[in-house]
Amino acid sequence: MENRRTDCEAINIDIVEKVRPKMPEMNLLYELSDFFKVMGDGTRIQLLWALEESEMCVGDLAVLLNMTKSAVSHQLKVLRVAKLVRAEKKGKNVYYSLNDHHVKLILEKALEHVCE
Amino acid sequence: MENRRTDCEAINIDIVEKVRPKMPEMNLLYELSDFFKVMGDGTRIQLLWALEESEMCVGDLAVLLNMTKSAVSHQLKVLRVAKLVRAEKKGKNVYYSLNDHHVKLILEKALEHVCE
DNA sequence: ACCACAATTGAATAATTGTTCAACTATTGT
DNA sequence: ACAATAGTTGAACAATTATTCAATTGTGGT
Repeated sequence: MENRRTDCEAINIDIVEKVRPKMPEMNLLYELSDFFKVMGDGTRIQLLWALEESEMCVGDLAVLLNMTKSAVSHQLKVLRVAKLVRAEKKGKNVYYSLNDHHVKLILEKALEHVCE
Repeated sequence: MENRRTDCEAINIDIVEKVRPKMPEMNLLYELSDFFKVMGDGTRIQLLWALEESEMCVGDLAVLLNMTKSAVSHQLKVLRVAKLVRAEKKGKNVYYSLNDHHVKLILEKALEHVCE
């Protein structure tokens, strides 16, 4: 018997049990919400949008967003770990670019939603 | 002169100034990241996914997700404020359903991305 | 009128998170 | 070898947030 965290009985057990098998693996849902979590920050959205226009190095992005290099670098790391951007070192500079073109599609769909 | 928060000069001023006018209004970007913030939580993603299958009341959702009614209600409120779900009172129960069919499209696109 | 049940609410707590600051690494130019 | 610049890193701090708990509202049934 699994331990129950819930504090009530279902009103419509039939509906609940019909829906239950249609739910994706928890595993997958967490990956999904982690993905949205990465997008759910104003700075990171700006970075993604900027990099969609052109690859840039950290200093350029810092000037564009009017932030410190450190703050930008921290957020780029989050995007890097999430595999949304890619870093390439050229001399003293590190150039970042988008790693995944799904992202552009999702950003555009979400913008449609927000603008309606 | 605007106050500078940044701590460096741009390496490629030409690129920065070419990209700058292409950036959407900050305003819009914040709406966008707020939208993703709402999606960026495991519980809320589960709720959205479940409601895509069938409308349900709070008790049903609590049983399905194995959580307390209170926790579910709190998260439903977040989704309600974000206009992603709609509540309808029927007798003693409150039935929730998806309010926006863009959401399904975005969830599916994001799932494609995560599954690749 | 009363009881049982469904849902909401607000305060409290614990956990997570974004930015700052200072220290550090790595590379170029002299 | 040295100074200057680009970027990264970790700790600290403030702010935000998800869940729990207890109290409350509102509805239906008796």
